[in-house]
Amino acid sequence: MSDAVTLTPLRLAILGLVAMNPQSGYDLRKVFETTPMGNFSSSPGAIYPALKSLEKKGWIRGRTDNLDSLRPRLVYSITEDGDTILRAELEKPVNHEELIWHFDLVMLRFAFIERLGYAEALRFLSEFRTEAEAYVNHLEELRVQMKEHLSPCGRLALEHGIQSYSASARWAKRAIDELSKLEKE
Amino acid sequence: MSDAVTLTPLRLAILGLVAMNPQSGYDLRKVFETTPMGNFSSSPGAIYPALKSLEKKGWIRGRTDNLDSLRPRLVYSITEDGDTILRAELEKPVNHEELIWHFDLVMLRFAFIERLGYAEALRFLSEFRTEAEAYVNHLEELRVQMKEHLSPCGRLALEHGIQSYSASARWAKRAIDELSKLEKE
DNA sequence: TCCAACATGTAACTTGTTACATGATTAC
DNA sequence: GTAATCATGTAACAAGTTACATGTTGGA
Repeated sequence: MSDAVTLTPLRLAILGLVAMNPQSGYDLRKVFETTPMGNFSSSPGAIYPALKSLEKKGWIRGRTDNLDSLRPRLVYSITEDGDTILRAELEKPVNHEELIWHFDLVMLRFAFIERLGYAEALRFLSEFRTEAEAYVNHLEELRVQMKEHLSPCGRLALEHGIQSYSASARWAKRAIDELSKLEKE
Repeated sequence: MSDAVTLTPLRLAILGLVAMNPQSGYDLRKVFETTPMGNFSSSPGAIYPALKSLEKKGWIRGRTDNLDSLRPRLVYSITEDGDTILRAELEKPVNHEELIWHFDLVMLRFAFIERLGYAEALRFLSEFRTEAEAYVNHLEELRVQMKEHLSPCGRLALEHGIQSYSASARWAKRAIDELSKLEKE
């Protein structure tokens, strides 16, 4: 497996959540079941193997809680190596391809970026905004070019893309303003 | 495999595209490489097996073009059975789960729905709008509830969700207006 | 007592990814 | 002639899904 693909969305989600606070596989399942992070699998057949694999790589470490109890919990926490990997993942620039084809991954990275401080979050948002606006422009050109060739629903689908990425760009602008204020405090 | 999962996003995309006009695996790859449909795999290792599998199910049929040439093209077209399956897929109501966890699939279905006429497209958009607005309300409640517990970036991520689904709901409203006019003509 | 939730896991299967392989045709 | 593109495929692998398996604990 190439290093770039080492962290699938699910694994990044797990690594980030475990970094925020140590928890068990069952805890993670509940997060995926009950929060907007639920686009990631909550099936045991995905989470437990992923945890084992992350542990094997040395990025998280599981410790048995409730040693006395007959129903032990395997609570995972992030290791130094894991922190390095997570940090490297979050520091990656927001690029065009990722924004377009793996938007959920981009937002997942944002959800964890506070760990690196507001300055990093602002860098991220700034890149996000630039790329989003560029893509809106691209789609708008496409819309003009295709005007004649597109069916009504095809055109509407394209317009959904334009409006969706516009909204994301506006969000990024607002988010930058708010975080800037927080950073000054 | 249960019938519900029979059509993965890639297979639905292929079935819909082939229904719009007959084409080869190579043609499909180019569509996925060069258009906003590119969130689906354009790798031969995904497309050619998917085509074989759809053909085996009897939903598409491949015919060799350029019989004289040494570089034949296998052009697929949809069968009656395939059309039935596609129609059934497009006629499914837009439900909450799909809108939240498989948004790309929802938009994919919209891209093909014109095949069933404007009335179906309007039904689809109306359901889409209802569900999107309901989800915005849900997220806004969540935002109020979580206000104290959320980190700044967590709150911003949640707000992105709110604004993104709001934009989608507004788009649906506009799309309904436009399609309604077209339907009357 | 009995059911729901807690808690972790495995096995078979499907799908998609990456990388490789093969050869034809066209444009320069 | 040679490089890019056309055109179809396979093999090894990674990852997720569904369904099953197992046993514990707490509450009605």
